[in-house]
Amino acid sequence: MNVSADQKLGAADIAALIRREISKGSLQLHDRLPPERVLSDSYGAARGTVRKALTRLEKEGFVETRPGSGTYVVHQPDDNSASAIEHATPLELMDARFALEPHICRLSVLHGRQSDFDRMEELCNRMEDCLDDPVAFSDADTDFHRALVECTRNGLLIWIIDQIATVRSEDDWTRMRHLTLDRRTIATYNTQHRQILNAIRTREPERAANIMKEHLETARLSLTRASDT
Amino acid sequence: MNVSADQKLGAADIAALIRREISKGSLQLHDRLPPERVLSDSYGAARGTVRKALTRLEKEGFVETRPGSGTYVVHQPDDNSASAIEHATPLELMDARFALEPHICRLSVLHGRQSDFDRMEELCNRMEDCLDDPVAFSDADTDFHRALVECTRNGLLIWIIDQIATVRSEDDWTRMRHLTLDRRTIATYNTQHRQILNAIRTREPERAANIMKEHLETARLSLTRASDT
DNA sequence: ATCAAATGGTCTATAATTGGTCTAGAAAAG
DNA sequence: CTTTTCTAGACCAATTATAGACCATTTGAT
Repeated sequence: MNVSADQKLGAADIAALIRREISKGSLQLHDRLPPERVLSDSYGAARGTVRKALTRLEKEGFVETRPGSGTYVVHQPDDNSASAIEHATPLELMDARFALEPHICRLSVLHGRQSDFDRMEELCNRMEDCLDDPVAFSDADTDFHRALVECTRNGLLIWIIDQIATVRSEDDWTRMRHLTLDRRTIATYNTQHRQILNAIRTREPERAANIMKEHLETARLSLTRASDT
Repeated sequence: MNVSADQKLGAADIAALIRREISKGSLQLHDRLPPERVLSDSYGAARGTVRKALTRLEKEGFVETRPGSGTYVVHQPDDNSASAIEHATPLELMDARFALEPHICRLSVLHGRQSDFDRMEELCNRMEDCLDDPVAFSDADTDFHRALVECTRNGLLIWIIDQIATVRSEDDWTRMRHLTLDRRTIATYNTQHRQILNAIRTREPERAANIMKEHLETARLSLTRASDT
C-alpha cells in the first residue's frame, strides 16, 4: 500500500513520515531537521508542501520551528519498554520464533476455523505470485504468520507475535532479509507454507509443528549464510 | 462469498482488507490512504467499488474522507500492549507458557552458565522453605522462571517472559493461584523445578524440555481443578 | 563589528490531484 | 427472468501542490 515507489507525496504523507522518524527515534529530542528546501528536494515535493507538513507537526507538538534558525524536534516518544525489543538481534528473534511458532501450529489445529484456513490459502496464493518480488513476498509472509497465530484465538500469543513482527519491520532487518530472498528460497518457503497449512487443515498437530521447525531452520540458514557474505 | 485466490474483490472484501491494514498498524492515525483511483487499480476493482468500501469504512468510523483532499485514517486501534495483555485469560497464558518455556529450557542448556545455575539452585532452596507459605512460594517461583529465561541470554525472550509475569501479577490471578497452592502441590512443583535444573546442568535439552511440559501440565491441572470448585 | 550565507515566513498565479456525481452497459446473484 | 453489483468512463468542484520570488531573522566567518 505505502510501497508505491514514485507515489507523489502529499503534505499528510510527509507529516506521517517525519512523525514516524520521531517516534522511532531516528530524530531525537532537540535535533534539527534538514532545511525546508532540502526536505522538499529529498521528498520530491514543493517547499510549500513540506512547509504545510511541518506546520501540522508543530500544531501536534512534535516540532518547534524558529525563523532564521531551523525546525527542531520537541517530543519525547513514550518509551514503551521498546528499547528492550529494539535491540533484539536476528538470531535472538529466530530463537523466539523457534519457541513460539511450532506450538502455535499445534494450537491452530485445535482452534482454527474454515475462514482462517481460507485466508491462509489466499496468502499462500499471493506469496506464490511473488517469486521475483522479495518485498511483496515478505509482506505476505508476515501476514501469513499473523493469520496462523490468529487461528489460536489466543490474544496473548497474537500480541506477542505482533511485537516480534514489529522488530522484524526495522529497516535494517528488512533490507537484510530481502537480500536472502532469492527465487529458490522463496520457492522453498512457499512449499513449506503450503505443507503447514495442509497439516493444520487435516488436523495433524505434530506434523504441522515439525514442518514449522523445518521452515524456521531454513530461515535460520538463510540468515547465517547472509551474514557470512 | 468465495474468498479463494485472485477472485474479483467486492466492496466488502476491500473494506475488510483496509480495515485489517488499520488494525494491523500499517495504516496509522492521520495517515492518508492512496487516492481512490490508485486503490481501484491496485485492488483490480472499479473506482465505484472502492468508493463503496470507503463509504462503509467511514460509517464504521475507521476513516474520514475530505473532498478534494483524500481519505484519512481516524481510528486508534486499541493499544494492545495494555488491553490484549490485561484481558488475557489464565488458559491463554498457560498456552503461551507451553509454547515458550520448554524451548527456553533447551536454550538454557546451550547458553546457561554456572552462576545462573547457582542462582536457580538458591531459588529452589528458597521454594522448599515455603511449603506452607503460598505467597512467598509464588514470588520465588516467578523468580525461578525468570532466572531460567535469563540463562538463554536472549533479551527478547526475557522481555516476553517479563510481560507474561506482569499478567500473572494481576491481583485476581494471584489470589486464585494461591488457592491452588496446597502443601502437596508445592511439593510437586519443587520436585519438578529440581529436575529441570538438574537436566539443564547435565546438558540434556530434551529431558529439560519434557519435564517443563510436565510441570506446566501439572499447573494447568491445578488451574482447571481450581476453577471447577 | 560587519557581511554573507542560510533559514524560515509570506505571497501568487498556475497546474495537478482528489473526492463527488452521474450514466450506460456488463456481470453476477437469486 | 429480475435484482443487485460491478465496470468503465466522463465531468465537476474542492483542495492541494508547484515553482518562483522576495523579505526578515538568525548564524557563522572574517
